Amino acid sequence: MNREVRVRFAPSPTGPLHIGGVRTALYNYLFARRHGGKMILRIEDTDSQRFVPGAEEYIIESLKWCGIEIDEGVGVGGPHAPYRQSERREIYLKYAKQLIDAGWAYYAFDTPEELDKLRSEAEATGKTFAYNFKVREQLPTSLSLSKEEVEARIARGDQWVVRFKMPENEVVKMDDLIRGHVEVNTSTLDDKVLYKSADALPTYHLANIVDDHLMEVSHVIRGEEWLPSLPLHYLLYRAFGWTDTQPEFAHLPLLLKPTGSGKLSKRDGDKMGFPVFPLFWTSPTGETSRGYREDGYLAEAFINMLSLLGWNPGTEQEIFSMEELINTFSLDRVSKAGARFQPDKAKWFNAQYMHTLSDEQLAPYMQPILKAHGIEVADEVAGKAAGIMKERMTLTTDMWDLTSFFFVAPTEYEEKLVKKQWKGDNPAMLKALRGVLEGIEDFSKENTEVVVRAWLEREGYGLGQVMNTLRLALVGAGKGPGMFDVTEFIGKAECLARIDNLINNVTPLE
RNA sequence: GGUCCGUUCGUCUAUCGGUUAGGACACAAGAUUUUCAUUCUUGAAAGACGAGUUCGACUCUCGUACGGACUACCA
Repeated sequence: MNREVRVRFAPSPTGPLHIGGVRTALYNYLFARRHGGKMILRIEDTDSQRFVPGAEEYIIESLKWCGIEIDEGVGVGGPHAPYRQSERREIYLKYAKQLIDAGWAYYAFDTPEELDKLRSEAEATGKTFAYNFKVREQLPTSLSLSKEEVEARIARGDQWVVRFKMPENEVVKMDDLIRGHVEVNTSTLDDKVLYKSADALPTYHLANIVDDHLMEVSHVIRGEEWLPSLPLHYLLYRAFGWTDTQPEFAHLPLLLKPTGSGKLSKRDGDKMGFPVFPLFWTSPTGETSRGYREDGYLAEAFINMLSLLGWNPGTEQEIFSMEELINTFSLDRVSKAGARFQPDKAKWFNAQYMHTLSDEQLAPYMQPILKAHGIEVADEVAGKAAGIMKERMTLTTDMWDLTSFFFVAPTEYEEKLVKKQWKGDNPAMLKALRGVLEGIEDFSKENTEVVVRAWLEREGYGLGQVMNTLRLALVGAGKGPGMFDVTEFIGKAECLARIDNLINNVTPLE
């Protein structure tokens, strides 16, 4: 079958998009681009109870930050609009009825309370209640009730649902692009609710199949948690008579907790100090969650890290741009086992990306940080400062600590360094060095270095002795780049002022 | 409990019957160094277990164990 590749990312707006969801979106996107297909964004808001305001906007902004482009869907439009399921509600009832007419589904009038009661009764006797072929004809359904009774109940406004009439003892044979061949006997399955009258909305299963069909989706790439409902979905395609255009399925391995067992959750992030969401999120109730963007990660590094969680190219390449990912991604290299999320590796990826940024690319990350500290400089200056220190950066949030001395003179001096350097003949040496620096015309780091090195050799000072004392004066701490980077950056006047400050305000030891 | 999926260094993974089982993160040691880093070198570190198929199994089959997902009028 050689049809146009059309995939969809179909999140439910019940909260911020989890990184597992981002990865699912990413793999869909890579697959679509790899095959010259379309990426659809569909919002599955068929659960009116769990709807969270702002979640949809969050999802769209997250995908945008990640560089995952949507060709068709919510926020973009397209030939199958609307793409928000709550705006397609009238479509689904028609299809539910079609299934009933064909004998593939039926009305059920049990209330949720009655079902809860049946479940707890079964549990009390050590059994599990399943709504299936064994009980559906004993319960109040259109299978047990007369046609008149069913019509009367509906007319009177009784609440009802439409359930799928799961066949008895039939083996459903399925193929998954990642898992291979899977078979399930329908007798182990239950009669899933497809549509509920209470809110006039379908459940996931119906909406999903109907929309995937209508939107001509060719490949369904989703999380492993959906694998157990794949038989139902296969059967729905058959019931509708859509098997010839049924999409291919690929169930992705889950993202697991860094330690312990189970799938990754927001709590893990809070506990271990890493974000599980791409962007910072404030819930309607005011609860907040940190995000990769705000924590100082670059989108490219974040995506690169996520791409390798459950997929690998089969080569030893680890750093991939989005374009390279698109060119190398394939579903048959997606692994089957769940991938444990590793915060340390996320940091390593980010550091790798930080190291490759040019001064121009660094400036936009640097500027807001400088402004927050009341510093206004040109982009070139901000970028240069960051560029000098980028090898030491892991996250963009490291920038201030790493570069503050370029912009602010030390107000206090690190005790350890004072003890080590501000003693003996060092104060006298620094005074002499001040004189040398004052006499330098060309204050470029190259020239300053030549002059200072010649001087210290002539005078018999050690390089470490001179540099570390100068570092104490200019930086105030045992950090920073080579000293001539600092002298050039802050300029002669500032250099001399900082030296004077140390000499005049800090009493040498001994 | 039931159904389904899975199982190679601590972690992410390569290997598609024959390899000294490779790489990366983290870790350790060393080198470089003007502080802190970076970088480089080296090291330690794995096929859950048991049967079978085969000349030969990490790779195929079965069983066991363990892990996970699902089991809602949620997705």
